[in-house]
Amino acid sequence: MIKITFPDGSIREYAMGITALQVASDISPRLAKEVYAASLNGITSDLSMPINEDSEIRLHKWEDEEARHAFWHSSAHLLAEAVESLYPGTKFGIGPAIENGFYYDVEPGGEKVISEDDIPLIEQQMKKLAAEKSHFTRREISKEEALRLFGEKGDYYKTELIDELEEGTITLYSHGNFTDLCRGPHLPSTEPIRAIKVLSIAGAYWRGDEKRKMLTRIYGISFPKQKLLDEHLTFLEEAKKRDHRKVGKELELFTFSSNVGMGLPLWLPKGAELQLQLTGFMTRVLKKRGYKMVATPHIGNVSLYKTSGHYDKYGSSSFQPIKTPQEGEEFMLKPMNCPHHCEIYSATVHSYRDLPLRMAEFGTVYRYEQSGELHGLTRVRSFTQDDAHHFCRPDQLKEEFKSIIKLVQYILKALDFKDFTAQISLRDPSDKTKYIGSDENWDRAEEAITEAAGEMGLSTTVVKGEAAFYGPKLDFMVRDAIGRSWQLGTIQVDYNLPERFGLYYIGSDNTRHRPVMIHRAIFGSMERFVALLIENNGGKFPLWLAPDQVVIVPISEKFNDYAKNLLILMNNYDIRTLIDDRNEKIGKKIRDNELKRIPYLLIVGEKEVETGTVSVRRQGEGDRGTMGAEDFAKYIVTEIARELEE
RNA sequence: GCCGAAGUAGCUCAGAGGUAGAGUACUUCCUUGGUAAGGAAGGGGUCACGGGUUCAAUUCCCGUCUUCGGCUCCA
Repeated sequence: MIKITFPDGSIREYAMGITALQVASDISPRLAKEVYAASLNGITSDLSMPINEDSEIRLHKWEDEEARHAFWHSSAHLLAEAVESLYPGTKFGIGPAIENGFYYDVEPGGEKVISEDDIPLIEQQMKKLAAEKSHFTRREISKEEALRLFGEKGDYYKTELIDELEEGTITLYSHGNFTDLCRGPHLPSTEPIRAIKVLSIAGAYWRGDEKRKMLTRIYGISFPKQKLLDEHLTFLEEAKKRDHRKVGKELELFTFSSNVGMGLPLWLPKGAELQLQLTGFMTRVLKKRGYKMVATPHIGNVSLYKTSGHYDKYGSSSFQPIKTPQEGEEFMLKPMNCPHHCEIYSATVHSYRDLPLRMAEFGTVYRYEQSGELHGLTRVRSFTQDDAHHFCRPDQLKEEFKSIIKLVQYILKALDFKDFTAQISLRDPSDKTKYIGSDENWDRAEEAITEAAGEMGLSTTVVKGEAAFYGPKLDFMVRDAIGRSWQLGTIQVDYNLPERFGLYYIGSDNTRHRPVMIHRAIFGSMERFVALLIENNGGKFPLWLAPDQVVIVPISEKFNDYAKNLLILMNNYDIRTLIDDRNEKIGKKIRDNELKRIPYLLIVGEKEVETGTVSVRRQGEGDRGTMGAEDFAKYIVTEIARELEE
């Protein structure tokens, strides 16, 4: 007999060789139906795996990531089976479960090109095969046998993968007519896979390497119940409505023109107002925290970037330098602001007493991004960073870092980003040659970041090997409407540039010392930030930020004069206000302005004119009753102040 | 850049080898209204661009550009 310990601490005894599924079924038949994977002593495994020793068990229902992972991984195998049966001779790459669903990379047999037109067919075939309720069986085989098996089939992508595996770790999973190299775990059978949707087809390089062959990636998602699939599809539909490209068009925030160039955003008046409010807000916040604003040109001599080292690393994959007509001097569109800021630092002598020096700029930079990578405002070729550089003494690093984390937390809160993640990127400990700077500095910086994040109560994931070549960093990530994660803010420690630019300060010992530089951006880029802001609030901006805060809606033309007087009043209070004096009925005007996400509508008719009041309607909330006109203006001013409270 | 798909009115989209369509927006007129769509008339198109096939191409074919879904990259 073996002892099985449950998460609540209770223990049951079973005969050796019992499976997790049998354990679940012993607890309740219903549980057995709802469980998709198990963890034994912390390792996820098949429900059908015999248990041969005392174990701690966790049974995973749909709500657990482990369950969904097994479910989708099994669905990927099902997809592969469907593709193989439809397009014989197909070669298979990898087919993992992902955060929302699964994919399989395939090279279709023959001359077949799988395109979106094939989706219904593939989906239908998957459903048909799932209904066969085939069992997944696991088999351990030798490397030699695995190579022979997949070699015979001509599955050269699989044999390449097997080549890299160690003897004794190779397992196969089979179901129906399909066998795949796979670590597992899987569902006991395809039976629970009842609702299936093939979502999209895309190209994907084998092993993510652009020098290698491009395979066809088929994305799908599946659920145990049709209702869950319907909900997911509804979510995707809803997300489309929040897409910043769509909302940006609707609200007339920005546009692109191929006459200007791809990836070069044009801000329309309302979008420009949004930017202006954001930068104004940020500027006030920064000044309070001792930042000094600076301004630098959009181009810089190539030699500047040779000094910084960026030319060597990125020169050939950047916009190429422009030349002066007579002297032939070469200038680059600036791809980042830091070299300019280093020159500003150098312009004056700094005492250790002056540090930390915090230098900020809304600097527009230009980077060549591959055409296929451009995406709305989230990936563009010209963007404005809310960039700043902290020049500090090594002993100030941690406090500076903490102050920046605090600032990021405040900014994200003020803009109502509830859901962000933070990632600490450290050196790859196995290959320190990729990085510049002394071990001692690195250790110190990594420790400073980790401690600062901890002391600020920031929950972070730590990823080794993701650091920049010049120092470790802390990134803030926010999700877009459909759950893709984008980096916004970043805080990076840099020992490299101060060295390369020969920056120094005079220490208390009256000798020169090297400062440490922290690069940081909070919005990241105005463009990407606005994009994510839109996807998170669907275009319903906080009052302080809305390009148009108030629209006055006269009931009929007779009240236009009153509306004009109100407009003057609002302007006196710096409230961004418009009048909707179109010859339309009140219901129509309200509907249109609601759709434009105007925070406040002021309905004015005979009653209001007589009493000097306004009838207030709040976006999304409806009629809020009547107020004195000036009282309303004051109310708005206090509401804005409250929104920006620290 | 690569694989696949798409491009028709400002916007959302229908259409078909033979004179270009709807809704909405816009302009004008009627209506003067009370919290999410009042009515009428009118203007608006090199059907992305360039070639080819054809008596005839917006439609079929080829190329280019742009956009979309991914891959690669991201100082």
